[in-house]
Formats: sequence, C-alpha cells, structure tokens
Amino acid sequence: MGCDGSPAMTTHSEQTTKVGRYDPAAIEPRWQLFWEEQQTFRVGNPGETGTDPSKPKYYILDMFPYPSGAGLHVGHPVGYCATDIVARYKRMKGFNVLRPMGFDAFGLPAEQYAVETNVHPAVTTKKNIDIYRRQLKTFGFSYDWNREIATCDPSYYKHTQWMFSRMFDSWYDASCRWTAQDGTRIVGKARAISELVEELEAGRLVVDASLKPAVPDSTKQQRAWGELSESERERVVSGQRLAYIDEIPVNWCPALGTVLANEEVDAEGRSDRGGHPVFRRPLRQWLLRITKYAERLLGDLDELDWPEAVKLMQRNWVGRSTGAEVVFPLADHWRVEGGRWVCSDGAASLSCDQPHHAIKVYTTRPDTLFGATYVVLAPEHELVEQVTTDEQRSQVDQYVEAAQRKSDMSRTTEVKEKTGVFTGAYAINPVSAARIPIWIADYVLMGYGTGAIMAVPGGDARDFEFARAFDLPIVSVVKPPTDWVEQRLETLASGIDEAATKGFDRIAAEVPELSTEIAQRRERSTGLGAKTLETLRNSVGLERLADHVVKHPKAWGDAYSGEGVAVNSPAAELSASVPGGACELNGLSSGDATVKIVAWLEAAGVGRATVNYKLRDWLFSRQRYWGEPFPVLHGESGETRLVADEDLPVELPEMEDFRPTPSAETSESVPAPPLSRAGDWITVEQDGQTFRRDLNTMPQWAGSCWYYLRFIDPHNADRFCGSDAERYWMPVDLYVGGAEHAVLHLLYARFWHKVLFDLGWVSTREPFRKLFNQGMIQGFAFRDQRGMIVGPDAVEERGEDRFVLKASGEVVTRVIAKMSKSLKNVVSPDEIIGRYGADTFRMYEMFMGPLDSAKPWNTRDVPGLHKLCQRIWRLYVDEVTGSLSAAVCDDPPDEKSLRALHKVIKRVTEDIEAMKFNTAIAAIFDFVNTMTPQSKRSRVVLEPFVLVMSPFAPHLGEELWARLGHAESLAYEPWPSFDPKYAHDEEVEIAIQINGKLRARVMMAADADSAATELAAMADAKIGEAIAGKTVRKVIVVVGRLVNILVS
RNA sequence: GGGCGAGUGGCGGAAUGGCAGACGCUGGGGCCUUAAAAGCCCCUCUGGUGAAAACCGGGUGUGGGUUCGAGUCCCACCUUGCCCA
Repeated sequence: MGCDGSPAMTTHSEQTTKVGRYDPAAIEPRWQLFWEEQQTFRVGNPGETGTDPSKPKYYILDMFPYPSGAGLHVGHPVGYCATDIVARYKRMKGFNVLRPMGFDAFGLPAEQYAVETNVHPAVTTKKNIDIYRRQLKTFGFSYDWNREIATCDPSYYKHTQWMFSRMFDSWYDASCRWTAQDGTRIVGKARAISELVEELEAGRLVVDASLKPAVPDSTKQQRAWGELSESERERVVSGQRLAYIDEIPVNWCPALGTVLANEEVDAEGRSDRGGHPVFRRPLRQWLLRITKYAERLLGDLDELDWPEAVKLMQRNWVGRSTGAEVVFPLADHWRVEGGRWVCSDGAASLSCDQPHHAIKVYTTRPDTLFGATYVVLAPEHELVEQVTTDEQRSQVDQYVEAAQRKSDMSRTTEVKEKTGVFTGAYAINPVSAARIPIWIADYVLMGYGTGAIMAVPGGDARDFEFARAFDLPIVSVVKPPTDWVEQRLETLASGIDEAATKGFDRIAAEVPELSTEIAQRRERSTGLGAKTLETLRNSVGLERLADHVVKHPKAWGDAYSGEGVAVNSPAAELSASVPGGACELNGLSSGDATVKIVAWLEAAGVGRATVNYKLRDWLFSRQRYWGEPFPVLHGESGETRLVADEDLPVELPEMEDFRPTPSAETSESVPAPPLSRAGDWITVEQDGQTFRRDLNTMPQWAGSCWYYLRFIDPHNADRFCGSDAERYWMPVDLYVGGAEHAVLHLLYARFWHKVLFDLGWVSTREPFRKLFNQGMIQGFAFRDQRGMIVGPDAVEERGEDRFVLKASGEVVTRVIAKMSKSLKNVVSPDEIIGRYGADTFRMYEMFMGPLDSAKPWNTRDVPGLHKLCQRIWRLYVDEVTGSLSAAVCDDPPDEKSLRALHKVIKRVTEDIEAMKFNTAIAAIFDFVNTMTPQSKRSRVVLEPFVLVMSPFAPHLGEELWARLGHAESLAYEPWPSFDPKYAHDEEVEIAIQINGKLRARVMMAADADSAATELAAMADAKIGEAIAGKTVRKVIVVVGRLVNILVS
C-alpha cells in the first residue's frame, strides 16, 4: 500500500542493525490489511445481525471530496484525521459509530478536464476516485468502506432525480400549522400538489387575480376553481410547484455555452473561467423555491451547535428585512379628485396587490417616505419601456443595453461613479402628492425587492450620491443625533471632502462670526481645520448644527441614514390634496413614525408592511453534460410531465461529443446544451404523444444535498434510505469540513432536508447537529524586494531564517501563502507517509495548531512527531531484540507513573471532547517524557496508555496492543477512565505576590485549602521580610495557584 | 463602506481573569562512538548584577480603562484574514 517503494524508508531500514526498530513501512500496511479482512470498522444498521441497537449512535461525517486529477494534498486530510480520532474514541466509548466516505463526482471541473484531454468524464472520474480511495486508505482512516458512494452513479442519482420529482410534485402551504414528529409546532409545510387541487376543488382555497391560491375573502376580487379554464388551472398549479421553470435574468456566457452563478462572474462582467463576456439576459431555467423556507432556515439556526460565524453568514445570506411596499402612481395616468385617486382609463382603485399604471417599491424605511424625491427603476424593469418619453428613448435604450453587460457585483459597487438616465416620466409620491421624476439606474437590481426603489437622498448614502451627481433635490426627514454631527464635522475638518466643504458657505452665511475664517479656508481648499471646528462646536452648538443638516443636507456631504426624530413631514398643508388625509410624523422617533405611516399606507390602500429577503430562488439548471439529467418530459403543446418514478433513473446518455456548444458571443445567442445532440435519447413516445426530454442538467450542489442520507443505507434499491435506519442514525452528530461551504452547500442541504421532512421522508428538521470548520493548511512562499511572491523552489536558505533568490542572490522574506500549483509549494501526503508513515503524518497534522485555524505546513517539523512515535515504541519494545522491553513488568506502578497515566487519560479525554487535538498530543508528549527515564514500566500503566494514544496513531496502537499479548483489535476496547485523585501532581507551586508583584514561591500539597495556603505564604521567610513594618490590608488566596498580599 | 475573527520568542503554538511562553521545531552545549547516523541529557523571550547558584527589571500589535491582579474583559487606533457590498 502507500508505503511501498519508498527509497528513503527502505534505505533507512537496511542501515539499521537493530531489528526491533519502529518501522511504519512494515506495520502500517499490515494493520490496514487486517482491518479490511476483519471488517473491523463495518457497522450494521439496526436489525442487522451483530448490531446492537440499544447502544447509543454517533454519526460522524466528513465533507466528501470532489476527486480532482491532482490527487490529495496535505490540506485535504486535516479534517479526516480529526474525525477519525473522534470516531475511534467514540467506538471505544461504546457508541455505534457511522463513519462513511464517498465522492462528489458530478460537476464542471471533471467536464472541463475531459474537454481538455478528450477523455470521457466518466472515465476520468472513475480513475480519480480510484486514486483518492487508494490515498485515503494509506492514512488508516476507520471508514466503513462498504458504504462508499459516488454521486455520478446511476443507482445514486436515481434518488436525486426522485427527490427532484417530489419537489416538482409539491407546493408550499405557508399558512399550514402542524405538529412535527418531534413535537415541534411549525408554520408552513410542503404538501403534495394533489392536496392543493383538492383544496381548490373543495373551495377551501380560491385564486386571486394573479392566479395565486388564497383563502376566500369576499372583499377581494377572487375566482373559484370551477370558473377557471384548463390552461388557467395549469398555471395556478405550476405557479406553486417547489421546482418550477421561469424566465429570469441569468448570467449567460455564450462562449462557455452555459449560465453561470453570480459568484462565477467577476467584477468586470467576465467569466471566472476563461474571461469570456457574460450577458445578463432572461432565460427559461429551473428554479427551486427555497425562498419559501427563508423563515424556517433562519429560525432553526438557533438550535444548531454551529460556529457563530457560519450562522451569521447564513442569516446575512437569507437577509431578512422588514419594511413596506408602497405604490407610486404614474403622473400621466392618475390624479387626485375629490380626495380619491382617479385613473385616466377609469380602472379600478390604486392598490398594492395589482399596481396598475403605478410603480411598486420596497423600502426598509417607510418613515422616510416624505423624503422620497425621485423614483429609480432597475434597467430591466417592465415599466421602463412603457414610461419612457420619446425624447429620452434613445438614451434610455442605450443605458439598458449597457447595463445588461454588467454583473450584479460591479453594478452595486460603491466606488464606481453613479450612473443613470432620466426616463422623462413622473410619478406621484402617495403621501405628499409631490410630482417626482422617474429615473433608471443600474445600482437598482431587478432581483431584490420589487426592482424599483423610492430614492430618499436625505437618508441613504447611495441615493445621496446619485442625487448629487444628477442635481436632484435632497430633503432631510430625520434629524441626526449630535454625535453624528460631531463625527461628520471632524471628517470635514480634515478636508477629505472638498465638494462638501464648499457647502459650508451656507454655514458661513448663518454664522457671521465665522464667515471670514471659512472663506479663507475655502480659498486654500484645506478643509475647515481644527480651530474652526472647535468654534463651530462651542459657539454655534451641535444642536443648532443638527438643524442645519436638516436644512442644508448637501452642505454636509453625506446622508444621515440612522434613526432619529422625524422632521419635514409637511402634512398639514397637504391634507386636502392627498387621499387618505394628513400623516403627521414630525417629532416622532423613527420606530413610531414607521408604525404610524405603515398603518396610514394600509388604510389608504397604497402600501403595506412587508417582510423581504435577499435570498433568491435557487437557479437549478445548467447547460452542461456531466450532471444529473432532469426527470422531466416536455410535450408538443408545452405541457411538462415527470418521468414515472418506476422509470428512474433517467440515465445520462453516452455521448462522443459532450462539449458545450460555444455560440457567437452576442447577447442574442441561445443556449444549446450538450444533451441537445444526444440523438434518440431526446425523444420519448408516451400515451401516443411525442415528448422531448429536458436537456438541462442539475448543478453540482444537487448530489451533495442528501449524500449523508444515502450513507445510512447505501445499497437500498427501493428507497434512498430505509426509514428505520434513518430514524436510528439521523441527525449527523458531527460534520467537519471547510468554511468555503458555510453558505451555499449548507443552506441548500438544509433546504432540501426540510422539504423531505415536510413530506414525511426524514425524521429530523435539521440534518447536521454540530458543525466544525477546519482551517486551511497553507504553504510557505517568499516575497522579493519588489513585493512579488515566489515559490520555495526559486529560493535557498543561507543561515538561520535568511533566504535568498537562487538566481540573483537577492534577499527575500518568508511569507505564508496558499498552497498552489503555481507557487510549487504543494506538499503531497504520499511523500510524507512514504518517508515517515501515516501515524507520524496524522500526529503532525493534529499537532500543528487548533483545528479551526489556518496554519502553514512546515515539513521541517514533521520529524519531531516521528520521534514521538519512536519514543512510544521504545517504551514497549527492545530495539535490539525486537521483543518486549525488559523494563516492561507486571509490578504495581509507582506513584509517579500512576499520576502520569491518569493525567494523560484526563487531558486526552477532555481534549478530544473539545476537539483540541494539538493539546491532547502535548499531553502524550508529557507522558512519554515522564516514562522514558523509568527503568521499570508497569503494564498497569502501559496498557491503558496504548488505548489512549491509539486514536491518534492507530497502527502503532494496534501493533503495541498485539505485542502486549492481545489477540483482538483494540478498536472496541473500553476507553480508560481516570481517577481524579491521581490526575494531578501531589504538590503544586504556589506563587506569592505582594501588591501584585511576584515575591516568592512555595510548594504546597495540591489539596491544601485556603487557610493553609495563606498560613504557608505568611510563614515564608522572604515574605516576612518584605511585609515587616507594613500593614496587611487584604490577602487574596486562589487555591492551588497563588496568594496576593496587599500591604501599605 | 459594513459585519465577523485574529495579532504572544527565531518558527508552529500553550495559558477556567491568577507565576506568560506548556508541548514541539530550530539553534547551542554535552554524553555515547574510531567517526558518522541514531539515541539520550542540559540550555535557548529580553536587559542588568554575578565566578556560579541566584537576584533585580522589562515584555503578549499601539494608546487608554476596569480589577488586588489583564495575553484574556471594555473603549479607540494600527495591521491582517474571511464574509457581504
């Protein structure tokens, strides 16, 4: 296995004359073979013979790898080493441990590689998996390899397709209140589509004007199921499916022939891979309705034992905000007559449900509505076409086209100049009846809120910038608190913002005592200066300056976007002209003003309180070959039907040419997925009709959304997983993987799991109870004088920590960088294992530092851990004879050894529980340091120690255990327990301080109480000398630590 | 720009508010050896006094604060990493 053919090890063994030396190259393959032949780590499901279902279970999961062509580097196995320690520990603690491994095998990299080498992805993927499996086995991980899976296997993706079918066949009943199996009460539930039809047929649900199901309400325009045509009924149902097709703006890359996720597009609007142009254009795509689960994805985070940082990232990703939708009627269509809104085409009243000749905006700050001085539409907004006037048309069209070429990323970046175009049209502010211009600008995104905003330049930084750039009016509606004014003054005083400093002319006009000073400063463009600032603060006062902000916001160079006291709601004068009457906000806090105006908006029918999410529905289709085909058929007249469950899987067709079709690089080109060339595969005859298969494939995330369920019952041909086994093993008790999956994979998997939960297929609300992110293993690199980073192969070491370029002799400094092919600083585990063995490798990776922090690989440190293995070996084995060391005896242990043993058991046990493997190994070092000089070493101490160190160095553990005379593997030996009485030193050193300064030390019995400690401290000769003639005010005693005597 | 985290010897790192630098690496010295390798033992934050044992002082990115006591808690700043813009 992994250690064969290593020249270093072979030479090494030949050189030594000692036959009994520690030789991992000999013992590691032997134990790996033993474990495999004995099926040591096979674990059965409840009901299988040999499985005791009364034992507690522990499901420990690694994020399964994507098998790339490069093989593993030393960063991959860090997490696996850690979970292996926990798994071995838990087995010895009496748990049934489920510890599987598999491969995330569908996806773009395999396909890209296949395209480059012209080898079919199925072939390369299989080869890569073989490499990975072989490598993984050389580490001695205790996986149950009988449960291995690969997501690209038809027997696996059969169930991925089946789950997709369940989503297609389900709708989300947001108002359903139900009690889950585990007793929790939940609002909202995925239910079968057939139940939706039943509800509609029975009249418990009707549909509203937009064909959405609703509870019957006589005050609203609604229609019953019976009144709908066949095609309308179809639209009602398809509008509710959890998996649905919609035309949405996506990142379409013609050169790559596929759509790209937002994170695959760079700030310049080019593809991450290849740098090809990417176009924003609407395309028909599969989407999963993850937004319906936003509230539950947020709420259920609270109970998870996950890193707070990951929870926070997920919360931010979901991005819940509360605010209001508000309708702004178009000025050309609506007018106020007799205190009511009247539309020129005589249409129904202005409403939020059905904005008719009106713009619906979403705002988180409805209390600032009086400050809305213009409206901005996203360039893609459907009203742009309708409202644009002829004079503005060509400018608007040009702008819309340019915006299509930009990614969301570059559009919202604040460093860029704000751009936008006036449409020529006007809207009416529904609270003030003010006529305000309608603009389009690309800083407004179609995907967020309603694709339109009310701009409040007095209360939002981006709107403020925009208003300043295009000279639009700015009205302050919230008076800033004085500390904001003060902070703002300091910024201005330093002269950072010259444009704003000019605005201080107005301050000068109002504060005569400063006019000369300010004028001079202006001429010199130096900013206000500290002295002027001081005068403003003292003689004018922050309160008066805050009023000045309200009057002249432009002068201050920034908007105040926080909360404060509402001002400038000119309700009284306007009450006659606004339908709904006056809404006086002046003097209210932002919170109170929000409550009041939302109530007013709802009463007037022009707005309502709304919860909004940043989370978008999940774009689920790719125009690629190497992925799961959709189990969907399209009929000639546009109907969509599922492939019957019994006909699954829909296998990916064998294809000679699986490349995406690059089309002309224009925004008009149409995606042609590789499957469109799959010949006969495409068409299906069914019920006398011809259907076309869906030609998209699923994204890489699909297979990884539920692999933890398949591990539970991987050979089940009928179901993705048997329910008894699922109930026994779920949830995953510990999930370890990289932080790069903090949002997408973990959010998608949670969503997927919740759908299965709602439909009754799984028993837990959440899949992963505890999550742990391992840190990245970095490599060394060097920075030259110009700041360029070069790899270690271009550098040589001259003396201690002094490095020079081989080529020029230029001195370079060592830095920490990512391991990367380009820097040639990638270390292969094969190399390290070949030289030192797997146990040394595992020990080193765990000793490097805390599991969750990033740390640099330093091969120089590895021999230290190899030495530890050798030293452990020599505690037991005589190197010369190869038999048990003469020091090993059956006598009872001396107290020192006994204490060392109980200490190491305590520390290792507690550290494994806390995932602090580096300090656990430090404890093992301490034990070995204590035991090495002992001439007699009792089995009473040596046997438990083998068990305690075995999770870290399992091959060494098994070998020593066997040499101590045990016939069975130690994998299921009970974990040693410690006696607290012995788990510490007998005597401890107590520090004695006087007024916090260390003055003396004294040895005390470890269990000495407070009074005895104080007495001993006061009795110390040096202390007596030091406090002679002084008054002892107080004595603080920390038992077992120190005494602090306060004197004066 | 906003949010979150991290800054400790030559290096990786340790330290429930209680003797900073455990443990390991590197470096130095010694033992063993004809020699080397391997192994074992000792020293290794820093300034001062001392022949030595030892003793005195400084020290955890910077500046403040809380406390009998701060690497640890609070505030501001600097640097850096990640996430979101």
